[in-house]
Amino acid sequence: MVWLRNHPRFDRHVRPPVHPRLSRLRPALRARVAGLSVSGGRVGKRPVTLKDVAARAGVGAITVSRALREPAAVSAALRARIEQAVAELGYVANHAASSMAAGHSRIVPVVVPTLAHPVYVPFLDGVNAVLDEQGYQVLLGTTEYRQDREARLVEGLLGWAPAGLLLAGVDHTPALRVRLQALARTRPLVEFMDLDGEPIDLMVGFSHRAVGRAVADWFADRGFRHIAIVSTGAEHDLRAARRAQAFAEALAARGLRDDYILDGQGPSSIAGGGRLLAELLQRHPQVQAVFLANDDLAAGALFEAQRRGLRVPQDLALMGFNDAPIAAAVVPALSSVAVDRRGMGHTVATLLLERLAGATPQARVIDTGFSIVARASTDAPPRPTGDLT
Amino acid sequence: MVWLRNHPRFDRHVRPPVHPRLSRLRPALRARVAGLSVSGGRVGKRPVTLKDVAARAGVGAITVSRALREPAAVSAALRARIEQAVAELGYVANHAASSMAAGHSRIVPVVVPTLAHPVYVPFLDGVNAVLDEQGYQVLLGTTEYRQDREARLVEGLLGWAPAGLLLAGVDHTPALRVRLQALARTRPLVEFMDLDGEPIDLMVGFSHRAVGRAVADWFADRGFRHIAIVSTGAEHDLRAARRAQAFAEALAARGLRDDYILDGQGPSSIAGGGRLLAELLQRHPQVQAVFLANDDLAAGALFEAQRRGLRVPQDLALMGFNDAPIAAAVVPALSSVAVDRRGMGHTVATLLLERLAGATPQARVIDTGFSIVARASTDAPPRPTGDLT
DNA sequence: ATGAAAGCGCTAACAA
DNA sequence: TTGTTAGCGCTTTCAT
Repeated sequence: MVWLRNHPRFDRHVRPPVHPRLSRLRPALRARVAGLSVSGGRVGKRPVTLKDVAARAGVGAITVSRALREPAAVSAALRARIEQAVAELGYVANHAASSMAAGHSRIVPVVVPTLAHPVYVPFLDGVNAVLDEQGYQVLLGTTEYRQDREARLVEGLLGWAPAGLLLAGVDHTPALRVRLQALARTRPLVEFMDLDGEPIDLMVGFSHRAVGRAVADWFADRGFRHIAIVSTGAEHDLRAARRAQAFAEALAARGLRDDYILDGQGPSSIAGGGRLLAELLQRHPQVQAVFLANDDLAAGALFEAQRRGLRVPQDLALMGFNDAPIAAAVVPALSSVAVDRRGMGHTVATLLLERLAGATPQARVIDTGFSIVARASTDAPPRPTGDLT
Repeated sequence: MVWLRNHPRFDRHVRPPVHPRLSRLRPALRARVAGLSVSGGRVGKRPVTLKDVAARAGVGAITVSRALREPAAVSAALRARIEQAVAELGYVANHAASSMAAGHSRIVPVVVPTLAHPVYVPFLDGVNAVLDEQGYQVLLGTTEYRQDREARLVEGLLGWAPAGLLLAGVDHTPALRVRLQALARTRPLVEFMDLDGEPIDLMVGFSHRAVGRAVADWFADRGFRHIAIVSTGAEHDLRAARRAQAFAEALAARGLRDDYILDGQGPSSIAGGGRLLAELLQRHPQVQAVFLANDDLAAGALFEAQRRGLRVPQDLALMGFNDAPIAAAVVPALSSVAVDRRGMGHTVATLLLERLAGATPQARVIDTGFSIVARASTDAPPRPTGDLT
């Protein structure tokens, strides 16, 4: 067959011919007879089903089902026999079958904008830790900050008849919002990371507007008058945009200039922070303090300031956001806004589980708050600017 | 009913009484009749099924199924009518039903040790980007570096009849290994991040032993003789342990001291890097160069060195691992070993898809390699140590 | 190219 | 406490 070496068939998986006697069987069945296990079951044997366990234990299938799902509902004697049969046969439940029969699954999709931005990872980790513990599976989805992608993604995710749904943020397409409202009548839905919107069902997070306001006030209270806010990709990251807007409003309310706002393109990187600070200082050399949208940007700004011979905090105060490890690590250490993302994940997952257990939660909206961690990078009075405004 | 306020029932979700006429229906059916959609379908109407679409389009259910899965197999005319019906009815496929009927799902579990360690996140992101594109769903699992957890986790995951399986590393319990070998006969399985083991099916990554060797040789070639390696949690992180082992072997092969090995407890943090360097220098002040298990540790070591008045690289050379952004950002910039994690994720997912498409991959093992990125933190000859060995 | 029939493995309802 | 019955929505096979 050497002459066939370049034949396309050689690039494809060659399936062994099916025995004619078996050909009219469905694939899963056929695999059973042929001794191949597609999922679960003892190796080299046909997949073990609930029925097999039931037969082995000498009980009805439904009793096995119950013993596995609500052990308390089955007598201890039977339970023991069933557990033994499960172990002996290496039974693994078929989740698809149980989802179909029950009308819902133990899948919980978690939809976040991106994994590239490190804030969602601890959150995801926190959610996963709690849900995994309770036998739920996290299905991952990323929107890349696109509402249309979110809508499509969620649409597909609903096909799993999920136990609940966890969505980052409050900004959804109108069509999705309607869909979610209907969903929330039968399944818990938690919007997280953001409190600046009308909850569809449950909501856990903090107000990005409150953060913007708090940081603006914090600097203003300390006598700063030229206070800037810097971010990247705020046209997509609506939470960053809300921080910036509330920031500007708070400054305006105090009669301070509110137009030191810079939003750049590209990812939020240390290098980007340097570039943005350079751009900001070129336009507005009088700026005394900068609130950056995350700690990478802030660290980059710090390094750029040092390259320019600007002293931080004496010549320029910097504050980051997220309180990532890098904030405490650089010299001078960066002030930052701390949010417990992993804890938020825990809270979200716990709330979901409570709801699934049938409890009516205390509150539909949980504010997990934030705090301003003041470090060396803001530990000096504002530099005199010469103007008298 | 005020007197019932503290009754347990008030803490539970009160389900509306089921209409007796409906009570003998199954829950999913009942929801349909009651006008509630559990998954998919138009809001406020009963869930739309394939049958509904078929009826609307005036074709058989199977034709709709085909039109959705292999459009080419259906005539253009019918396809158009079907697509219109799908859109009009807002049909969302029930994945559980299709998984059950087909015997396998479009779920791909990705099992990683942890999300707390940032290296797995870009990988996961890369996998997700490719699989999402093709309509596959990533199911997330974390082992916390525990083989027993991995075995249990995978066991449960198999209940989804996944399209394939992606596992970090080559270190599995013997029982799981047997199970996976059986699985691999029907589903593609990719072990990733590590090449130091016998592949069960497919394998993508790089050799951590090769990394350890390469870094040891790199320092030795440049005249360093007291070369240390520092990590945390190597008893769990077997990849870090392999790097250390090969590192020591390479030094020994050159007649250099191979016992400057320090492994600490706790998470790999910047602060931890400082503590570990302090400990290392206390024990072995003669050390000239240190290879740290990641860039956070390396940055922490750098800051600790600076606190002690040690010049990097003149007094102490430092090299990190992963080439994270922080490595390039600190001053002096840290040398590091670069690995394209996101690209690895792409490669893994692509390989999986090829296999699912029936192709026989070129190779069962793909080495994605690594490179040593030399920066300022190693840019000086070794400090004289006075000894003559 | 399209359809009819069968059944994937499990669980809800009801009965015993 | 346990079993019987029916059926979840889809895809496979085989026939047309």
